[in-house]
Amino acid sequence: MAGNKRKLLVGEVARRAGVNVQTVLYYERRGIIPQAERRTSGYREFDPQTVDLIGFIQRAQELGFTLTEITGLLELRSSTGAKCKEVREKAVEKLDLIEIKIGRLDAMRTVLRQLVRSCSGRGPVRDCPIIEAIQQTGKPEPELKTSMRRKR
Amino acid sequence: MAGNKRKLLVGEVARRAGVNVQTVLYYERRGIIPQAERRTSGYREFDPQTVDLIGFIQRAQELGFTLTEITGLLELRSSTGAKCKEVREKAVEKLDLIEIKIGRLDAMRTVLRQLVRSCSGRGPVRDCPIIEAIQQTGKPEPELKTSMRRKR
DNA sequence: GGCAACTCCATACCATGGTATGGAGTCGTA
DNA sequence: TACGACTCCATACCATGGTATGGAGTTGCC
Repeated sequence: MAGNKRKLLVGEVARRAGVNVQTVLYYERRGIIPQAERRTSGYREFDPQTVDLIGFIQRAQELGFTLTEITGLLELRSSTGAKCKEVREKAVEKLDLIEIKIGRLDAMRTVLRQLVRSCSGRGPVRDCPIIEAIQQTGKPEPELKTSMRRKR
Repeated sequence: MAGNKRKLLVGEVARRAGVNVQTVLYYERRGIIPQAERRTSGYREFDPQTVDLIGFIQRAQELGFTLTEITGLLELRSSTGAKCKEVREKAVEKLDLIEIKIGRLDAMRTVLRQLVRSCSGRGPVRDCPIIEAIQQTGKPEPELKTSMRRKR
């Protein structure tokens, strides 16, 4: 009833995922999507769920995760059983990251909602302190800060 | 009681914001922070809130906003009165973006929490479908998709 | 069995968001 | 007034995440 979908060539994967061929190859090279099987000719055969994987990658990027971080997120997915402890630790770590991001976005949302409300007709908008509202959400956060900046 | 803080030279701004001097100058050049006043010597004099502004920029970047988008967010802040309608529209637009991001992060969080819970001792982790859980949060979203990718 | 469309791989190039270099001028304090 | 620390500006360079180019081989369909 499931599991026997046909394999896809790189062009088809790219087309379905809405990215271009080179991007798919780039992801494969980076190891962020699994290595495709090969025909004897060398042609790659991806399995169809690669398309969804690429969709996930794109959305995660929009949320400010780097490809390296996304790789980490994806590794959590299939590592099972034995390494349970490690997986758990990694997951907790990612979870913290996500909580922080949500917190900050939520603060932005609050401010923007106020702005929208105050703008909606009655009275002039006074100075709208987006920045001040966001400030308190991000002080002691070396974790996140460094996660996005490389150090050499 | 407030309002008469002294101006800061670029190095001091950089030090306080935890970025380097070139970055501050880069932001000024890009127009993401306001142009500093100048001494007759040419030395820049920033006002102290620039430091907070840079903090905001950094946090917004971690949330996946580009500098261009951040500029847009910041423009909402001080445009008052007359242009109320436009400001409102922009704000609503940004708000939608933020809602989408929150939704997606929330989906990730849910999955990760499950993972953490199931990992915590009892039973083996089965395959953890991060991707599937995230999929539904991002289908018809050309807005977000294009907002992060350039087209030429 | 020929042709368009696709794939291979290597290499080069691109945009964003910085970061470094370096020669020349400025500042403040001893 | 001399010194170190800072600033100026221009220009070059860097990492990430792609994108493009191009010559050579593969596929599938008429």
